[in-house]
Amino acid sequence: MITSHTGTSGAEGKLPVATGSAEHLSTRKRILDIALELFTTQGYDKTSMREIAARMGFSKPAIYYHFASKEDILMALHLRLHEFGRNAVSTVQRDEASPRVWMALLDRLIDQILELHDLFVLQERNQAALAHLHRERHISEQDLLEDWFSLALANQEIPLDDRVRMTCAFKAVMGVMDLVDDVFSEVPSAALAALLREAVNDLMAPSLDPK
Amino acid sequence: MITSHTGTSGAEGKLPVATGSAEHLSTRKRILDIALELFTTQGYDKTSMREIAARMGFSKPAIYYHFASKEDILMALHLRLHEFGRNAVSTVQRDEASPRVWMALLDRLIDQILELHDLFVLQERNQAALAHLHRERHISEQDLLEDWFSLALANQEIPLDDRVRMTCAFKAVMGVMDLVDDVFSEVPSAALAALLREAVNDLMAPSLDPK
DNA sequence: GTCTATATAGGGATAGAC
DNA sequence: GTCTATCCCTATATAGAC
Repeated sequence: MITSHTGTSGAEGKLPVATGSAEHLSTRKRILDIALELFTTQGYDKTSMREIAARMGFSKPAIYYHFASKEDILMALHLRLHEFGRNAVSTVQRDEASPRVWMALLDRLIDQILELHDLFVLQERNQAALAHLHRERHISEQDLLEDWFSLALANQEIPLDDRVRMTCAFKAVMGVMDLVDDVFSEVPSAALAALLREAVNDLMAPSLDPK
Repeated sequence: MITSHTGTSGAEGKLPVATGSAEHLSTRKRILDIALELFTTQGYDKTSMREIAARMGFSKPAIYYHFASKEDILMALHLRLHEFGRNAVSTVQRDEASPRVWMALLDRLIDQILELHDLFVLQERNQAALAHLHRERHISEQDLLEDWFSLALANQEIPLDDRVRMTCAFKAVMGVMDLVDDVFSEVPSAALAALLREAVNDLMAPSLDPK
Protein backbone atom coordinates (compact mmCIF):
# COMPACT_ATOMS: atom_id res chain seq x y z
CA MET A 1 0.00 0.00 0.00
CA ILE A 2 1.18 3.44 -0.80
CA THR A 3 0.69 5.77 2.06
CA SER A 4 0.56 8.72 -0.18
CA HIS A 5 2.08 10.63 2.67
CA THR A 6 -0.15 13.20 4.24
CA GLY A 7 1.17 15.49 1.71
CA THR A 8 -0.03 18.71 3.16
CA SER A 9 2.99 19.65 1.36
CA GLY A 10 1.64 22.79 0.38
CA ALA A 11 3.95 25.37 -0.49
CA GLU A 12 7.46 24.46 0.07
CA GLY A 13 8.19 21.16 1.40
CA LYS A 14 11.62 19.97 1.86
CA LEU A 15 10.01 16.71 2.68
CA PRO A 16 12.26 14.10 4.16
CA VAL A 17 12.89 11.13 1.96
CA ALA A 18 11.43 7.95 3.33
CA THR A 19 12.16 5.61 0.49
CA GLY A 20 15.50 4.36 -0.59
CA SER A 21 14.74 5.44 -4.09
CA ALA A 22 16.91 7.80 -6.01
CA GLU A 23 14.03 10.19 -6.60
CA HIS A 24 13.45 12.78 -3.95
CA LEU A 25 9.98 13.18 -2.57
CA SER A 26 8.87 15.74 -5.04
CA THR A 27 5.51 16.32 -6.57
CA ARG A 28 6.73 14.14 -9.35
CA LYS A 29 7.25 11.27 -7.03
CA ARG A 30 3.88 11.70 -5.42
CA ILE A 31 2.27 11.60 -8.83
CA LEU A 32 4.07 8.37 -9.54
CA ASP A 33 2.93 6.83 -6.29
CA ILE A 34 -0.66 7.76 -6.86
CA ALA A 35 -0.52 6.58 -10.44
CA LEU A 36 0.95 3.31 -9.30
CA GLU A 37 -1.93 2.74 -6.95
CA LEU A 38 -4.58 3.76 -9.45
CA PHE A 39 -3.06 1.84 -12.32
CA THR A 40 -2.91 -1.34 -10.31
CA THR A 41 -6.36 -1.12 -8.78
CA GLN A 42 -8.29 0.19 -11.77
CA GLY A 43 -5.98 -0.52 -14.63
CA TYR A 44 -3.97 1.90 -16.71
CA ASP A 45 -6.57 2.46 -19.38
CA LYS A 46 -9.43 2.99 -16.99
CA THR A 47 -7.48 5.62 -15.09
CA SER A 48 -7.70 9.17 -16.36
CA MET A 49 -5.33 12.03 -15.85
CA ARG A 50 -8.19 13.92 -14.26
CA GLU A 51 -8.42 11.19 -11.66
CA ILE A 52 -4.77 11.35 -10.81
CA ALA A 53 -4.96 15.09 -10.57
CA ALA A 54 -7.94 14.90 -8.25
CA ARG A 55 -6.00 12.71 -5.87
CA MET A 56 -3.11 15.11 -5.97
CA GLY A 57 -5.42 17.88 -4.96
CA PHE A 58 -4.91 19.99 -8.01
CA SER A 59 -6.07 20.15 -11.56
CA LYS A 60 -5.36 18.06 -14.59
CA PRO A 61 -3.06 20.24 -16.65
CA ALA A 62 -0.74 20.64 -13.70
CA ILE A 63 0.39 17.09 -14.25
CA TYR A 64 1.66 17.99 -17.67
CA TYR A 65 4.23 20.17 -16.09
CA HIS A 66 5.78 17.07 -14.58
CA PHE A 67 5.08 14.52 -17.27
CA ALA A 68 4.76 15.04 -20.97
CA SER A 69 2.08 12.41 -21.34
CA LYS A 70 0.15 9.74 -19.57
CA GLU A 71 2.35 7.12 -21.13
CA ASP A 72 5.34 8.85 -19.68
CA ILE A 73 3.97 8.20 -16.24
CA LEU A 74 3.60 4.54 -16.98
CA MET A 75 7.04 4.61 -18.51
CA ALA A 76 8.60 6.14 -15.44
CA LEU A 77 7.03 3.45 -13.30
CA HIS A 78 8.17 0.84 -15.72
CA LEU A 79 11.70 2.10 -15.65
CA ARG A 80 11.97 1.51 -11.95
CA LEU A 81 11.36 -2.12 -12.65
CA HIS A 82 13.60 -1.98 -15.66
CA GLU A 83 16.53 -0.83 -13.68
CA PHE A 84 15.87 -3.41 -11.06
CA GLY A 85 15.67 -6.10 -13.68
CA ARG A 86 18.92 -5.24 -15.33
CA ASN A 87 20.50 -5.29 -11.96
CA ALA A 88 19.02 -8.60 -10.89
CA VAL A 89 20.06 -10.32 -14.04
CA SER A 90 23.36 -8.63 -14.70
CA THR A 91 25.53 -11.43 -13.42
CA VAL A 92 24.13 -13.99 -15.78
CA GLN A 93 24.46 -14.40 -19.50
CA ARG A 94 21.17 -15.45 -20.96
CA ASP A 95 22.58 -18.43 -22.80
CA GLU A 96 24.18 -19.89 -19.75
CA ALA A 97 21.06 -20.03 -17.69
CA SER A 98 21.37 -23.61 -16.59
CA PRO A 99 19.01 -24.99 -13.97
CA ARG A 100 21.57 -24.37 -11.29
CA VAL A 101 22.15 -20.79 -12.32
CA TRP A 102 18.43 -20.35 -12.61
CA MET A 103 17.88 -21.46 -9.05
CA ALA A 104 20.41 -19.00 -7.78
CA LEU A 105 18.73 -16.29 -9.80
CA LEU A 106 15.27 -17.01 -8.44
CA ASP A 107 16.65 -17.26 -4.98
CA ARG A 108 17.96 -13.75 -5.21
CA LEU A 109 14.82 -12.52 -6.91
CA ILE A 110 12.47 -13.66 -4.20
CA ASP A 111 13.67 -11.14 -1.67
CA GLN A 112 14.07 -8.36 -4.15
CA ILE A 113 10.68 -8.80 -5.68
CA LEU A 114 8.98 -8.82 -2.32
CA GLU A 115 10.35 -5.38 -1.69
CA LEU A 116 9.12 -4.02 -4.97
CA HIS A 117 6.04 -6.07 -5.30
CA ASP A 118 3.77 -3.12 -5.99
CA LEU A 119 5.59 -2.69 -9.24
CA PHE A 120 5.23 -6.32 -10.12
CA VAL A 121 1.52 -6.26 -9.59
CA LEU A 122 1.38 -3.27 -11.86
CA GLN A 123 3.22 -5.22 -14.49
CA GLU A 124 1.03 -8.29 -14.11
CA ARG A 125 -2.22 -6.41 -14.26
CA ASN A 126 -1.33 -4.17 -17.18
CA GLN A 127 0.50 -6.43 -19.53
CA ALA A 128 -1.37 -5.13 -22.52
CA ALA A 129 -0.66 -1.49 -21.85
CA LEU A 130 2.98 -2.17 -21.16
CA ALA A 131 3.39 -4.29 -24.24
CA HIS A 132 2.03 -1.42 -26.25
CA LEU A 133 4.40 1.01 -24.65
CA HIS A 134 7.15 -1.39 -25.35
CA ARG A 135 6.26 -1.60 -29.00
CA GLU A 136 5.99 2.12 -29.58
CA ARG A 137 9.18 3.27 -28.08
CA HIS A 138 11.86 0.90 -29.15
CA ILE A 139 13.17 -0.27 -25.86
CA SER A 140 16.07 -2.59 -26.23
CA GLU A 141 14.57 -6.00 -25.75
CA GLN A 142 17.39 -7.32 -23.67
CA ASP A 143 16.73 -4.83 -20.97
CA LEU A 144 13.29 -5.95 -20.04
CA LEU A 145 12.89 -8.45 -17.31
CA GLU A 146 10.07 -10.49 -18.76
CA ASP A 147 11.66 -10.67 -22.16
CA TRP A 148 14.97 -11.67 -20.77
CA PHE A 149 13.37 -14.56 -18.95
CA SER A 150 11.28 -15.61 -21.91
CA LEU A 151 14.29 -15.77 -24.13
CA ALA A 152 16.32 -17.61 -21.57
CA LEU A 153 13.57 -20.17 -21.24
CA ALA A 154 13.32 -20.60 -24.98
CA ASN A 155 16.93 -21.73 -25.21
CA GLN A 156 16.76 -25.06 -26.95
CA GLU A 157 20.16 -26.14 -25.78
CA ILE A 158 18.63 -26.76 -22.41
CA PRO A 159 16.80 -30.08 -22.11
CA LEU A 160 13.09 -29.62 -22.46
CA ASP A 161 12.16 -31.04 -19.10
CA ASP A 162 14.54 -28.62 -17.42
CA ARG A 163 13.06 -25.76 -19.35
CA VAL A 164 9.61 -26.70 -18.17
CA ARG A 165 10.71 -26.83 -14.58
CA MET A 166 12.52 -23.54 -14.89
CA THR A 167 9.41 -21.97 -16.33
CA CYS A 168 7.27 -23.40 -13.58
CA ALA A 169 9.64 -22.10 -10.96
CA PHE A 170 9.72 -18.65 -12.47
CA LYS A 171 5.98 -18.42 -12.83
CA ALA A 172 5.46 -19.79 -9.35
CA VAL A 173 7.64 -17.07 -7.89
CA MET A 174 5.96 -14.32 -9.87
CA GLY A 175 2.53 -15.76 -9.23
CA VAL A 176 2.91 -15.94 -5.50
CA MET A 177 4.10 -12.36 -5.51
CA ASP A 178 0.97 -11.40 -7.31
CA LEU A 179 -1.17 -12.94 -4.60
CA VAL A 180 0.74 -11.59 -1.66
CA ASP A 181 -2.01 -9.16 -0.80
CA ASP A 182 -5.04 -11.19 -1.71
CA VAL A 183 -4.27 -14.69 -0.58
CA PHE A 184 -1.38 -14.29 1.83
CA SER A 185 -2.22 -10.96 3.36
CA GLU A 186 -1.83 -12.31 6.88
CA VAL A 187 1.56 -13.89 6.27
CA PRO A 188 4.80 -12.03 7.02
CA SER A 189 6.99 -11.60 3.98
CA ALA A 190 9.92 -13.40 5.43
CA ALA A 191 7.91 -16.51 6.19
CA LEU A 192 6.38 -16.49 2.77
CA ALA A 193 9.76 -16.10 1.15
CA ALA A 194 11.12 -19.05 3.07
CA LEU A 195 8.25 -21.32 2.09
CA LEU A 196 8.43 -20.18 -1.47
CA ARG A 197 12.10 -20.98 -1.59
CA GLU A 198 11.40 -24.44 -0.28
CA ALA A 199 8.74 -25.09 -2.83
CA VAL A 200 10.88 -23.90 -5.70
CA ASN A 201 13.69 -26.00 -4.44
CA ASP A 202 11.61 -29.17 -4.51
CA LEU A 203 10.35 -28.27 -7.92
CA MET A 204 13.80 -27.78 -9.36
CA ALA A 205 15.50 -30.63 -7.53
CA PRO A 206 15.23 -33.18 -10.33
CA SER A 207 16.91 -30.78 -12.71
CA LEU A 208 19.74 -30.12 -10.32
CA ASP A 209 20.70 -33.70 -9.68
CA PRO A 210 23.14 -35.23 -12.12
CA LYS A 211 21.16 -37.43 -14.43
CA MET B 1 -4.81 -17.02 -36.92
CA ILE B 2 -8.06 -15.82 -38.24
CA THR B 3 -7.93 -15.21 -41.93
CA SER B 4 -10.43 -12.45 -41.99
CA HIS B 5 -11.54 -13.82 -45.32
CA THR B 6 -12.05 -11.27 -48.03
CA GLY B 7 -15.36 -10.71 -46.50
CA THR B 8 -17.60 -9.43 -49.25
CA SER B 9 -20.70 -10.51 -47.58
CA GLY B 10 -19.77 -14.11 -47.87
CA ALA B 11 -23.33 -15.14 -47.98
CA GLU B 12 -22.09 -18.54 -48.82
CA GLY B 13 -18.66 -18.58 -47.29
CA LYS B 14 -17.56 -22.12 -47.05
CA LEU B 15 -14.84 -21.26 -44.62
CA PRO B 16 -13.06 -24.29 -43.38
CA VAL B 17 -13.76 -24.56 -39.71
CA ALA B 18 -10.74 -25.16 -37.63
CA THR B 19 -12.24 -24.94 -34.19
CA GLY B 20 -14.35 -27.54 -32.53
CA SER B 21 -16.49 -25.02 -30.78
CA ALA B 22 -20.17 -25.51 -30.22
CA GLU B 23 -21.13 -22.21 -31.81
CA HIS B 24 -21.85 -22.43 -35.48
CA LEU B 25 -19.81 -20.33 -37.81
CA SER B 26 -22.00 -17.29 -37.81
CA THR B 27 -20.97 -13.70 -38.18
CA ARG B 28 -21.25 -13.47 -34.46
CA LYS B 29 -18.70 -16.17 -33.99
CA ARG B 30 -16.34 -14.62 -36.49
CA ILE B 31 -16.54 -11.36 -34.63
CA LEU B 32 -15.67 -13.15 -31.44
CA ASP B 33 -12.70 -14.87 -33.02
CA ILE B 34 -11.34 -11.66 -34.44
CA ALA B 35 -11.91 -9.86 -31.20
CA LEU B 36 -10.13 -12.61 -29.34
CA GLU B 37 -7.09 -12.23 -31.53
CA LEU B 38 -7.07 -8.45 -31.38
CA PHE B 39 -7.72 -8.28 -27.66
CA THR B 40 -4.88 -10.63 -26.93
CA THR B 41 -2.34 -9.10 -29.27
CA GLN B 42 -3.13 -5.44 -28.74
CA GLY B 43 -5.10 -5.46 -25.56
CA TYR B 44 -8.79 -4.81 -25.04
CA ASP B 45 -8.52 -1.10 -24.50
CA LYS B 46 -6.25 -0.46 -27.42
CA THR B 47 -8.61 -2.25 -29.77
CA SER B 48 -11.39 -0.19 -31.26
CA MET B 49 -14.70 -1.30 -32.68
CA ARG B 50 -13.65 0.26 -35.95
CA GLU B 51 -10.67 -2.05 -36.03
CA ILE B 52 -12.73 -5.15 -35.46
CA ALA B 53 -15.14 -4.06 -38.14
CA ALA B 54 -12.32 -3.46 -40.59
CA ARG B 55 -11.12 -6.99 -40.14
CA MET B 56 -14.60 -8.26 -40.65
CA GLY B 57 -14.73 -6.39 -43.91
CA PHE B 58 -17.65 -4.21 -43.02
CA SER B 59 -18.34 -1.08 -41.09
CA LYS B 60 -18.40 -0.27 -37.43
CA PRO B 61 -22.11 0.00 -36.69
CA ALA B 62 -22.72 -3.40 -38.20
CA ILE B 63 -21.17 -4.93 -35.14
CA TYR B 64 -23.84 -3.41 -32.98
CA TYR B 65 -26.36 -5.61 -34.64
CA HIS B 66 -24.59 -8.58 -33.09
CA PHE B 67 -23.38 -7.12 -29.84
CA ALA B 68 -24.90 -4.37 -27.78
CA SER B 69 -21.54 -3.00 -26.71
CA LYS B 70 -17.84 -3.55 -26.82
CA GLU B 71 -17.93 -4.88 -23.31
CA ASP B 72 -20.46 -7.42 -24.40
CA ILE B 73 -17.93 -8.84 -26.78
CA LEU B 74 -15.41 -9.20 -24.02
CA MET B 75 -18.15 -10.64 -21.87
CA ALA B 76 -19.07 -13.26 -24.43
CA LEU B 77 -15.47 -14.31 -24.64
CA HIS B 78 -15.21 -14.33 -20.91
CA LEU B 79 -18.28 -16.49 -20.57
CA ARG B 80 -16.72 -19.27 -22.60
CA LEU B 81 -14.07 -19.46 -19.96
CA HIS B 82 -16.63 -19.05 -17.26
CA GLU B 83 -18.57 -22.05 -18.34
CA PHE B 84 -15.43 -24.03 -18.64
CA GLY B 85 -14.38 -22.98 -15.16
CA ARG B 86 -17.59 -23.94 -13.51
CA ASN B 87 -17.35 -27.24 -15.20
CA ALA B 88 -13.76 -27.88 -14.26
CA VAL B 89 -14.33 -27.07 -10.65
CA SER B 90 -17.80 -28.45 -10.17
CA THR B 91 -16.75 -31.63 -8.45
CA VAL B 92 -14.94 -29.87 -5.67
CA GLN B 93 -16.16 -27.81 -2.79
CA ARG B 94 -13.91 -24.90 -2.24
CA ASP B 95 -13.36 -25.57 1.44
CA GLU B 96 -12.29 -29.10 0.90
CA ALA B 97 -9.49 -28.30 -1.49
CA SER B 98 -6.82 -30.31 0.23
CA PRO B 99 -3.45 -30.76 -1.46
CA ARG B 100 -4.54 -34.12 -2.76
CA VAL B 101 -7.76 -32.79 -4.23
CA TRP B 102 -5.83 -29.87 -5.62
CA MET B 103 -3.47 -32.13 -7.47
CA ALA B 104 -6.33 -33.99 -9.08
CA LEU B 105 -7.88 -30.70 -10.05
CA LEU B 106 -4.75 -29.37 -11.70
CA ASP B 107 -4.21 -32.66 -13.39
CA ARG B 108 -7.55 -32.36 -15.09
CA LEU B 109 -7.03 -28.71 -15.83
CA ILE B 110 -3.82 -29.17 -17.72
CA ASP B 111 -5.41 -30.88 -20.68
CA GLN B 112 -8.47 -28.72 -20.69
CA ILE B 113 -6.57 -25.49 -20.53
CA LEU B 114 -4.32 -26.49 -23.36
CA GLU B 115 -7.34 -26.78 -25.58
CA LEU B 116 -8.65 -23.38 -24.66
CA HIS B 117 -5.40 -21.65 -24.17
CA ASP B 118 -6.27 -18.71 -26.41
CA LEU B 119 -8.87 -17.76 -23.87
CA PHE B 120 -6.42 -18.04 -21.04
CA VAL B 121 -3.97 -15.75 -22.69
CA LEU B 122 -6.78 -13.28 -23.16
CA GLN B 123 -7.50 -13.47 -19.47
CA GLU B 124 -3.87 -13.10 -18.48
CA ARG B 125 -3.21 -10.16 -20.70
CA ASN B 126 -6.35 -8.22 -19.89
CA GLN B 127 -6.74 -8.68 -16.20
CA ALA B 128 -7.54 -5.04 -15.67
CA ALA B 129 -10.31 -4.87 -18.24
CA LEU B 130 -11.84 -8.10 -17.01
CA ALA B 131 -11.70 -7.04 -13.41
CA HIS B 132 -13.57 -3.92 -14.36
CA LEU B 133 -16.19 -5.89 -16.21
CA HIS B 134 -16.47 -8.08 -13.23
CA ARG B 135 -17.05 -5.19 -10.94
CA GLU B 136 -19.69 -3.51 -13.05
CA ARG B 137 -21.96 -6.37 -13.73
CA HIS B 138 -22.39 -8.28 -10.56
CA ILE B 139 -21.22 -11.68 -11.60
CA SER B 140 -21.57 -14.19 -8.85
CA GLU B 141 -18.11 -14.44 -7.44
CA GLN B 142 -18.16 -18.16 -7.03
CA ASP B 143 -18.51 -18.70 -10.71
CA LEU B 144 -15.27 -17.20 -11.79
CA LEU B 145 -12.29 -19.41 -12.13
CA GLU B 146 -9.64 -17.10 -10.82
CA ASP B 147 -11.70 -16.04 -7.85
CA TRP B 148 -12.59 -19.55 -6.98
CA PHE B 149 -8.94 -20.47 -6.88
CA SER B 150 -7.93 -17.40 -4.94
CA LEU B 151 -10.49 -18.10 -2.28
CA ALA B 152 -9.58 -21.74 -2.09
CA LEU B 153 -5.95 -20.79 -1.61
CA ALA B 154 -6.81 -18.33 1.10
CA ASN B 155 -8.38 -21.00 3.25
CA GLN B 156 -6.55 -20.76 6.53
CA GLU B 157 -7.50 -24.22 7.64
CA ILE B 158 -4.93 -25.54 5.25
CA PRO B 159 -1.37 -25.45 6.56
CA LEU B 160 0.51 -22.50 5.21
CA ASP B 161 3.25 -24.46 3.54
CA ASP B 162 0.67 -26.48 1.68
CA ARG B 163 -1.09 -23.35 0.59
CA VAL B 164 2.15 -21.98 -0.80
CA ARG B 165 2.79 -25.15 -2.74
CA MET B 166 -0.73 -25.21 -4.05
CA THR B 167 -0.38 -21.65 -5.19
CA CYS B 168 2.92 -22.36 -6.86
CA ALA B 169 1.44 -25.33 -8.64
CA PHE B 170 -1.53 -23.38 -9.85
CA LYS B 171 0.53 -20.47 -11.06
CA ALA B 172 3.02 -22.78 -12.69
CA VAL B 173 0.27 -24.42 -14.69
CA MET B 174 -1.29 -21.15 -15.72
CA GLY B 175 2.10 -19.62 -16.41
CA VAL B 176 3.28 -22.35 -18.68
CA MET B 177 0.04 -22.09 -20.60
CA ASP B 178 0.72 -18.43 -21.08
CA LEU B 179 4.07 -19.18 -22.65
CA VAL B 180 2.96 -22.02 -24.87
CA ASP B 181 3.31 -19.92 -27.98
CA ASP B 182 6.31 -17.83 -27.08
CA VAL B 183 8.63 -20.17 -25.32
CA PHE B 184 7.38 -23.63 -26.20
CA SER B 185 6.13 -23.05 -29.70
CA GLU B 186 8.05 -26.01 -31.05
CA VAL B 187 6.83 -28.45 -28.43
CA PRO B 188 3.76 -30.65 -29.01
CA SER B 189 1.02 -30.05 -26.48
CA ALA B 190 0.95 -33.60 -25.25
CA ALA B 191 4.64 -33.62 -24.45
CA LEU B 192 4.39 -30.33 -22.69
CA ALA B 193 1.43 -31.50 -20.68
CA ALA B 194 3.30 -34.59 -19.56
CA LEU B 195 6.34 -32.64 -18.43
CA LEU B 196 4.18 -30.09 -16.71
CA ARG B 197 2.41 -32.82 -14.82
CA GLU B 198 5.71 -34.23 -13.69
CA ALA B 199 6.95 -30.89 -12.48
CA VAL B 200 3.76 -30.15 -10.59
CA ASN B 201 3.91 -33.56 -9.08
CA ASP B 202 7.40 -33.01 -7.70
CA LEU B 203 6.36 -29.64 -6.44
CA MET B 204 3.37 -30.98 -4.58
CA ALA B 205 4.92 -34.20 -3.36
CA PRO B 206 5.90 -32.95 0.09
CA SER B 207 2.34 -31.87 0.72
CA LEU B 208 0.95 -35.20 -0.33
CA ASP B 209 3.07 -37.36 1.90
CA PRO B 210 1.79 -37.91 5.40
CA LYS B 211 3.79 -35.71 7.67
C1' DG C 1 4.12 25.05 -10.29
C1' DT C 2 -0.43 25.37 -10.64
C1' DC C 3 -4.56 27.37 -12.63
C1' DT C 4 -8.64 28.28 -16.33
C1' DA C 5 -10.03 27.68 -20.65
C1' DT C 6 -9.84 25.40 -24.78
C1' DA C 7 -8.38 22.66 -28.82
C1' DT C 8 -8.75 18.28 -30.84
C1' DA C 9 -9.28 13.66 -31.68
C1' DG C 10 -11.09 9.22 -31.16
C1' DG C 11 -14.09 6.05 -29.46
C1' DG C 12 -18.56 4.06 -28.33
C1' DA C 13 -23.06 4.12 -29.60
C1' DT C 14 -27.73 5.34 -32.16
C1' DA C 15 -31.01 6.48 -36.12
C1' DG C 16 -32.70 5.20 -40.00
C1' DA C 17 -32.01 3.96 -45.05
C1' DC C 18 -31.42 -0.12 -47.87
C1' DG D 1 -27.51 -7.76 -41.72
C1' DT D 2 -25.05 -4.23 -43.22
C1' DC D 3 -24.48 0.69 -44.59
C1' DT D 4 -24.06 6.02 -44.05
C1' DA D 5 -24.27 9.66 -41.26
C1' DT D 6 -24.11 11.50 -36.99
C1' DC D 7 -24.31 12.32 -31.99
C1' DC D 8 -22.06 12.69 -27.81
C1' DC D 9 -18.89 12.15 -24.56
C1' DT D 10 -14.50 11.58 -22.53
C1' DA D 11 -9.78 11.87 -22.58
C1' DT D 12 -5.36 13.60 -23.84
C1' DA D 13 -2.96 17.52 -24.47
C1' DT D 14 -1.92 22.71 -25.22
C1' DA D 15 -2.01 27.88 -24.54
C1' DG D 16 -1.38 31.21 -21.73
C1' DA D 17 -2.60 33.75 -17.26
C1' DC D 18 -1.12 34.08 -12.40
